[in-house]
Amino acid sequence: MRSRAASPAILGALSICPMSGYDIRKFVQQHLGYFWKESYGQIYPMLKRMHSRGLVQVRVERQSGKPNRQVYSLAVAGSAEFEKWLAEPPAPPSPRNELLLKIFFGHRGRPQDAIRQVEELRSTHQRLLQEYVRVGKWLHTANAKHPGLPYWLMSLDFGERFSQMQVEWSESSLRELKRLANAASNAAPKKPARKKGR
Amino acid sequence: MRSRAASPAILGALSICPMSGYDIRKFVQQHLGYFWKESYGQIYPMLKRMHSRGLVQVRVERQSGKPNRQVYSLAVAGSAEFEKWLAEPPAPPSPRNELLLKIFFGHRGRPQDAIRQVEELRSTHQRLLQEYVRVGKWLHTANAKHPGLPYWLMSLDFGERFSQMQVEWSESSLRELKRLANAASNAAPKKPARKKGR
DNA sequence: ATGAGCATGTAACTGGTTACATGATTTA
DNA sequence: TAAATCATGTAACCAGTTACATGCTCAT
Repeated sequence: MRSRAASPAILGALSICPMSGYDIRKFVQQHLGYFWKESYGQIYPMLKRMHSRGLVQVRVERQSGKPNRQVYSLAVAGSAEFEKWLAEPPAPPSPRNELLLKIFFGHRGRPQDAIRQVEELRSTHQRLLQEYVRVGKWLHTANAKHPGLPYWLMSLDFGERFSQMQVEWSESSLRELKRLANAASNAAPKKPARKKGR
Repeated sequence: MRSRAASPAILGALSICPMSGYDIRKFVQQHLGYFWKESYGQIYPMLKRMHSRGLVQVRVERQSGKPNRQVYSLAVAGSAEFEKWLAEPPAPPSPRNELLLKIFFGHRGRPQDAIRQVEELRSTHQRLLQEYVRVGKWLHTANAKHPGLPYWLMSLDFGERFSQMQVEWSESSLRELKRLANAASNAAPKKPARKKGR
């Protein structure tokens, strides 16, 4: 029981302005990308279902050389559904983090593999941090005084803190992993360790 | 292409000691719960598939009054598969955070609803923080000198930082949301705002 | 010429949840 | 006497990804 729910991200995109399925995909990637995603395989069938339930309207824009654009817009019922969804408590994110699983069982593998994986995480989030700063500035200047701005900034702030946290965790863990790798190679050296021991 | 993969969490659990499907469920909940989960609907069929592929062995423990325990243990092939998996780069976590989606579109809803949702997030992670501290202490004392300990602590540390970050974000966002709620009620008051305006 | 961007959609599949069925034993 | 714990499993869903099919235009 409990299903056939409309996609809130699609409803949300259409609450900004009318769009085609193609546009919705781009919107989700560009603006919600760091905490949400939708694939065409979901979007197109979902739009049809939502249309048949009266949540959205379609208008066809004729084009030559390409398929016609099916431009969807929110109907009154869709708007109501979206506001109802906004008020409900969110479902908790489902926990599935492969990196942490690998780290947890790390002593069954080689430290260098774990190190590579954590370094990869670090650089991913270093890149993201730069992007967040860029987007934040852009939002402030280009969309100053849009009523949505404070909310966009709050969600962006979450991403920023999350990436910051992951960079810090990576650095702390890399120190520990290198220590472990070193201890292991001293305990069972192929070529005898020099540096310090005897 | 690329499928029929064995469940790494199950392989990992069995790498600790032989277990039944029931035990695996408990192990995952108790020790991997904040970054992983498996339901019976996955575990039991998966164990059969892994058995037929020669990754695990079964031993039946007769019991009266209950179903017999099917105790699984890692076979050599399963151990190899697990180590191979450990060395591969992890799949990035799939981004789907309903709370952030609601926050992003927050200006379409009522600030009080967002406030309630963020307060809920804060208290969830305040509770988790306490638990992490407890578990960390326990690990240090009960499992000192187990070779897995540093790895368990690293993954725990991630959870701790993540919860800490979410508490901080919640507090910062709650301040902002309350400010917005206030501004909105001053702009369109049902009973005239007193306090400051005129 | 090659690839990216525009634009639609479907089919096959994999992945995962939930509810159901069974039933004894222990604990509150 | 009610609920939790032990212990297995299946069937019916629901959710989501990927590959495929089509074909034009524009920039490199």
